[in-house]
Amino acid sequence: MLQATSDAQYRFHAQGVVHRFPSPERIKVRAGEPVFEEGESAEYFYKLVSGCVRLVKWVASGHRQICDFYLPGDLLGFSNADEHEFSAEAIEDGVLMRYRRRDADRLMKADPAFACELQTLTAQGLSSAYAHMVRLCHRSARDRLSWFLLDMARRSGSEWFTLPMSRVDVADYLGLAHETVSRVFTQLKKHGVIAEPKLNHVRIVNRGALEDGLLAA
Amino acid sequence: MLQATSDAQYRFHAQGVVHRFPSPERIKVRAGEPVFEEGESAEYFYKLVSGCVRLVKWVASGHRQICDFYLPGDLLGFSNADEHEFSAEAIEDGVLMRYRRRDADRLMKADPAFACELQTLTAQGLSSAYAHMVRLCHRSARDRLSWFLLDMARRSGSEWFTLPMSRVDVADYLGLAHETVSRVFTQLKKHGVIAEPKLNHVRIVNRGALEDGLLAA
DNA sequence: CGGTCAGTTGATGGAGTTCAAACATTGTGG
DNA sequence: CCACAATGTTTGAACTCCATCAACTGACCG
Repeated sequence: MLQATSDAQYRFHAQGVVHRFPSPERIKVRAGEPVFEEGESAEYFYKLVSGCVRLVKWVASGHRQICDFYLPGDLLGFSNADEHEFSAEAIEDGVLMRYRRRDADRLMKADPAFACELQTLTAQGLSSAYAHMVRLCHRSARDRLSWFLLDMARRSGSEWFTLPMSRVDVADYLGLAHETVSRVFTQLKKHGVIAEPKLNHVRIVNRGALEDGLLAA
Repeated sequence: MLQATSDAQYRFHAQGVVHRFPSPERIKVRAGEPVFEEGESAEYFYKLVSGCVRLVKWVASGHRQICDFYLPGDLLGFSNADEHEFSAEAIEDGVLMRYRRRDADRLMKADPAFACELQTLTAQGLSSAYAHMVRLCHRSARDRLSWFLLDMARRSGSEWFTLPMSRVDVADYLGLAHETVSRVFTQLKKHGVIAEPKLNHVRIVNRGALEDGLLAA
């Protein structure tokens, strides 16, 4: 079965879809290296096995927008355009499985059910993207970070989790300055909303406080 | 052929797709009335014949986010979820064709090529949504309005066009206060970038000035 | 021990929100 | 036809949140 594992991008799990493809390759990436880059031919798509990857768009004036983070199990780079419109960069060392786009095309034509599932998945990604759009508008820095922490907890399936990405990455994802992210972190810790005994090792202490003002997220 | 007519949402034209469906119904809506509402069963989808429709999400604290505007020819309400996740409201009196979702499902299963096209369309919508996300972050009020005006010109196919929506609608679309939108409008008129002889009748005078700083949109 | 890089904290300024009031436009009913 | 209300637009003034600039800390590494 196809399965969406996050509300921030289209993804699916290995079972049921990806394993049907012939001859996937196992790829290693080092932290900071690109998986694919904007403008590159979209010949391949990938499933993340381990590590963490960010989906990046550079904007004029040198600003960087991170459109999504991928965790193990997530699918990335599946595009219908000929070229990738975003870059994907490894945040930590990681491993990916690499599949050929045209194998998916063939399967879609041969197997309508598969095509339907892929369509469903992409449509879910679309409404998730809208959801993130809504979140970035008219929400305070604290609300944005609250949502982010709750989402990371949900994705990792625990109130304890490790953030693989830096404060700067979080900032570029939420549309904030990294100083602001840092400030909100300290504020949340001071108020006993979260704990961070070791850097980037986060525990949600007062979930209710994070959920305040997020009714419509 | 399926065809995307805007970069802000997935759409397609009548020729080639929608006309294949059996027995569409012709629906009239009055200004301000909903076409469908959040939470409603997504039994139908629609093609706008005349008028203008906004796609709306309400957020806590009473704020409203407009995710997209639809113009004649655009498709709306095509969702893979069982329920609509957004509301669609008529801005002006208008006419829509209404189609049954399950007819599309049947066609997708029967005709893989159609499924592929629909998938392509949705994937385009996804990257457009990401693009809008990027636009809403780290861009000044003036840049956002500039982009909006250029997009409206592109969609209407002319440097002269009528805005069917109010300043408030534009503000909720761009993530700004309506006063700010109003201020930027006057600023653009003062500087001779646009002309607005009658309210909401806009002419782009200095396209270059609008395009400045939009390199990465 | 210097050097680099990520994170924190402080001070300052500015773009945009918010509150408020005037103005314009449209529609309604007497 | 006018008076009046309702709605949308413009403009002003004060404030606020966040970006920016800058300095400092701590960790890691040669």
